[in-house]
Amino acid sequence: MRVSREQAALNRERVIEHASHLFRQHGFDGIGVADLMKSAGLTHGGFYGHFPSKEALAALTCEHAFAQAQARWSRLLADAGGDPLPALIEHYVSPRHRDDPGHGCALSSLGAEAHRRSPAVRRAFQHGLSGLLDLLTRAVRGRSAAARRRKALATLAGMVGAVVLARAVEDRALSDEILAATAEALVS
Amino acid sequence: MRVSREQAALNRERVIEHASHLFRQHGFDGIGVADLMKSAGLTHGGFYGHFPSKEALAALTCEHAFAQAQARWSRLLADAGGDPLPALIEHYVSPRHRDDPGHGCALSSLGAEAHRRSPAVRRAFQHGLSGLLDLLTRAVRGRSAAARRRKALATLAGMVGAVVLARAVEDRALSDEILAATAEALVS
DNA sequence: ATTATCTATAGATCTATAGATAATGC
DNA sequence: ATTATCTATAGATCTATAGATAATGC
Repeated sequence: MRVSREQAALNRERVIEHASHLFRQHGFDGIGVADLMKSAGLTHGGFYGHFPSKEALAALTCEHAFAQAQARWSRLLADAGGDPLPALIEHYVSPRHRDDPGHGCALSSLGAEAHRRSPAVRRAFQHGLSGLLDLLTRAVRGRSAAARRRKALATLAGMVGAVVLARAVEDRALSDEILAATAEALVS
Repeated sequence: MRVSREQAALNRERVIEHASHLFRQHGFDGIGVADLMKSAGLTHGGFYGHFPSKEALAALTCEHAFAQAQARWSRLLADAGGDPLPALIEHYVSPRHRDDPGHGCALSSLGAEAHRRSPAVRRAFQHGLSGLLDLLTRAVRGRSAAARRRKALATLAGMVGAVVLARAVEDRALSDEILAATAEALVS
């Protein structure tokens, strides 16, 4: 039953990885400790050897999700050449992102819940949003640094709002329309 | 203990009204039947005389919230004269709206949860969003009807995204910045 | 007599803890 | 001997139901 110290560390990472997907899919309150552990192939009793509480894990999963998003954005912006903003926007404001919240941006899936959670979760959101915003500020065009930052803020709001709304409606045609119209408005 | 038929109907409306605020504040999973009833001044046992399930009440509260929002938007657009869009945007993308989710737009507070709820809740969101979108489409400017609709979709996404993000961050200065930058971008 | 509401509770689920188990690592 | 994980469970909470109560409305 017992595993090596090394394997235990890997198990801990596995729990964070799986929980990170499951929280984004079901919300923080939509999945319990037992199912989080089961998803990682463990039983629920061992949870508290790894984490002090479910809320502490929630914060870790947010940090994890934002670090992944930042890495993905960095790669995408570096690969896209001269004007990388359209590539990022089409990646984010897309049916693919809408249809897979578990692997998507935490701002869209959990942003609306963040203000009700613990200080650690809220800190993760603050830090995560700031990081993505900095990347976006470098990608947008504008006269001054202040203008670029304002543009980046408004662009991020449009990206997140489009994905939230596209997920909220049932009608696929309307949902696609929301994504297409917002992406178009944000790149121009 | 028993009340008149008329009073019972008023009690039912009271429960919907209070639940509508509490769901927007705490999320659908963040408040239980007992507290919803207590808020309306009743005990939890009577709940199932009024509603078949908590989920059914959730759908009613969404309809209620969207009907109220539509009435508010209509009044605001009618009162604002020639170019009413800026007034609506400044009303929505504001610190006041950010700080009072319980009385605010359900798209911002519950939109991210909608796709996980019952068909009835999802229908309410579909219908509610469509209604607000139609009002917005009449308020924006554009060459063609199609262009106005695209503009309205992108504007709604920006409005919702700004409020979601402004609520997600702890730092008041950054939060205010998100609102100001998005509002400015959307009115121009 | 009907019925809106209340009290009480069943049954499920959820977070967290205690103690047992068994493999690791000194 | 230490410790990662498991089994079992405490204690709280949540949705939903059953039956009692008491005021309404025929």
